Amino acid sequence: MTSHNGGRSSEPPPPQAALYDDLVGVRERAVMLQTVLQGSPVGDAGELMQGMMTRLSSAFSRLGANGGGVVAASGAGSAAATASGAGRRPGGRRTRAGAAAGPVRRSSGSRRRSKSPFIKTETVTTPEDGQSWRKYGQKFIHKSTNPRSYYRCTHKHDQGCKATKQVQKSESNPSEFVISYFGEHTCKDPSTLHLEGAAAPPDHCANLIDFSSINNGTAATASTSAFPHSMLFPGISYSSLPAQGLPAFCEKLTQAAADQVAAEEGQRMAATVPLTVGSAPAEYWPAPGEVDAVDAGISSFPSSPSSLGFTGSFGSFGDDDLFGFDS
DNA sequence: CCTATTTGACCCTA
DNA sequence: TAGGGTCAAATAGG
Repeated sequence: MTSHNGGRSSEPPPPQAALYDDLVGVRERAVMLQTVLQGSPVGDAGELMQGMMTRLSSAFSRLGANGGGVVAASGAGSAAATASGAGRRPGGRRTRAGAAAGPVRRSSGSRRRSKSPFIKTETVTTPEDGQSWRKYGQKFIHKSTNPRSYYRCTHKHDQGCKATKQVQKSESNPSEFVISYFGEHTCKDPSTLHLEGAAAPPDHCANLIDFSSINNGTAATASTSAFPHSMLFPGISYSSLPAQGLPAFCEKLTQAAADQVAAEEGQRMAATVPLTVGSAPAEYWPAPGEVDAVDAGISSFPSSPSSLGFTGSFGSFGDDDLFGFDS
């Protein structure tokens, strides 16, 4: 892949970006501290760190475009699990073509990650998370005994998905992995959500509720097995959507989310849940004026029902901006 | 042949 | 300039 970033940016970073960078720094130190505290006899340390991380994630979400995104809770999956290089035998090349005769400089292309928004960091026992990742690099980080592996979404090139993650073995507990997620999945991965009997969702739709099967007179059944816990709202019947219409559905979804937050007793769900509804019959599309009434934070609507649909995501479930949406 | 991984080079940011 | 993130050639394996 050839980069065409046009070199480093000469414009000063906006204040929000600076704030974001500061938060990134805080988060990184918190992660290190979390690692240090692992195995500590101080029982509250873990909870304190968890609280810190959650608040940090919330702050990122509040930053909107710079920090908003989706949090996917970990689950069983089939992602590559070669955080320390296990698996294939070393394959690497000898020398880069042209390196011996002189470095082949690409025209000021940026090789550095273009600051994908931080999503979250979690410590798990397995690097697998059910998503489709492809490893693109591994490095030993300064003073770290374990290498850090870099993964990008498998659909980066075919769908332009910018999601990446970094996996590193815990310093204090080698049986655990510290995973940092950057960028939200914008790809349509069948493992994310599939609808039985439904037409294929739009390419740029990550989590889709497809109404096409409703049009055909068959019930839409959403497989939510791959959904993380934070994205499931008990009591929501997806198959009842046609009877409710979208505004009613959004209200119900909002209420269900509120109930879930209440059930978790103030635990800040640093998650932002992207919601995309596509292919809905025209009669179920809310009029622009209905957006506020729904109050589910739908951030954008299509010009016509035939286009993708409206998209939005639940922002941080904090004190003041409950269910605020960001695009 | 195709896809995934390895790994040194490249290059940006602090 | 050091550290770290990404690229892409080389390679392994299905």
